[in-house]
Amino acid sequence: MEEIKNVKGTHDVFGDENNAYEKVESLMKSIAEIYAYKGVRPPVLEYNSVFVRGVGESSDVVRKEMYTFADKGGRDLTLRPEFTAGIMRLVVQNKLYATSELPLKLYYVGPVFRYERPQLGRYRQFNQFGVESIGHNSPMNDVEVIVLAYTILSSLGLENVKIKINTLGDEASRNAYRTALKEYFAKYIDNMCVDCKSRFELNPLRILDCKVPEDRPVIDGAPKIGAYLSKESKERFDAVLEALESLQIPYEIDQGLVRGLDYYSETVFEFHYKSNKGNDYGAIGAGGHYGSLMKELGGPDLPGVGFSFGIERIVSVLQDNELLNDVAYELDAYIMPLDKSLDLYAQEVAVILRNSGGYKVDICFDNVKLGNMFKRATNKNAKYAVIIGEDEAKAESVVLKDLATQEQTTVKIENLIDKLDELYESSYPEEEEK
RNA sequence: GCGAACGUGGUGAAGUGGUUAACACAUCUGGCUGUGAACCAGACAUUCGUGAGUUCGAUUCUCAUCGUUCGCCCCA
Repeated sequence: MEEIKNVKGTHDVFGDENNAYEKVESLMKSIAEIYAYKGVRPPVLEYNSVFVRGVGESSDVVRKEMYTFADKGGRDLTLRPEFTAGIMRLVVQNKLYATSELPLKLYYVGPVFRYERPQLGRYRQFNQFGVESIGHNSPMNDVEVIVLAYTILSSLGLENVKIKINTLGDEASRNAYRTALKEYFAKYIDNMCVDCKSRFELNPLRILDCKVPEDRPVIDGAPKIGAYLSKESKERFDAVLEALESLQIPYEIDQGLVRGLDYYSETVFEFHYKSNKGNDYGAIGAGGHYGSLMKELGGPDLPGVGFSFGIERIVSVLQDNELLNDVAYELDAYIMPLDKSLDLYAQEVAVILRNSGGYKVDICFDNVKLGNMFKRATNKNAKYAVIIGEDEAKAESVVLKDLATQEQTTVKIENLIDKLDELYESSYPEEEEK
């Protein structure tokens, strides 16, 4: 029989790692909400055209990385390779731009799919968290999403995040720059790598991203975007940089930063981080401003700005830096009935502790030796053991033992929650919320 | 899509063309009939990613395939 296993490039998340994902995602969400962003859940499946028109035909993501297929009704569908295009479709279709004040500020988290060669920190199904600020053209929106992203990374404990930033200018600037680049590269293109040759035809801007060392001298000598920016684009970019400076967000300008999704214009940025162990996960997050994406998808001509994080990469970096060590599941109490006949009583005690006390409680129904139960309690990171023997059951009481101090007392069940609350207060005063 | 390395239990790993595949950790059981350690005894890979070939015989050699990791490309 054929072995059943997971699909290449996918991975299972469970145990402490699942807790790490929960922790990271909930922190991201709560900070986004502090910045007045609201959650959205676009579908995983979209019509293929959403991404072809949204992300752009010349992007590698669309050209060779999408999971596209026909469903049984013959629809051309795609498993989303990113969120922004789908969210823009959601906004256009539901006319959210007309029903609420702009900018529309949305956050999302969920899986995306790209057919790529798996590597460290790179999966075919992975999770992204991100935000979009839509419909309002002030450069302050660009600043806000960068500050938000930076705040999230700092809150996770990542110091020295490197923010690379650039501007692609408005359409006029990019057209002028593209023409200049074509003119410049026309002289050299015959001697450049095959990828550059195709980029030359499709999107000359992307030649700047080329990593082939032989091509570098030519690329380094290419015209820079700065000289081709319109007055408006230049002012806009300066406004962003100025704001970042006064908010003390460190950045470095990288004029080679062009991004691989076609919808970007004006401000673009990436967040880079090397783990303390030296593993380079590349960009752990990236984003930018987009001018005509909504119009491209049939909506009004409104701009937007957003970023997204790769959750897997961030979790990996945090693990490398040992910033996720407090993530283990902890049990408040482990109930140990000493005999099968006491299982029901144990169940009743558990209901009291769980439903009335809100404590995290588990029960041992294996009736193994007491010593083994203690071992299991330790393995489950339980703080207290609740021992139930015949004597206790008769007296409607339990033995409550603090597993750390080894102190134990016999408590009537009507006093159990009060007693546990009291013990908790003295032993774990910092843990108020349960 | 291209180039390279690797693939032995739950985990970390040693090993060899030939009867029982080390060792350690973890787990479970008992010694200890109601208190966690330590110790002692025992259990735990019909099998070395999968398939085919060479061979009297392969976990070990060859090929293919799948997977992981690394570099390129691209990206989060």
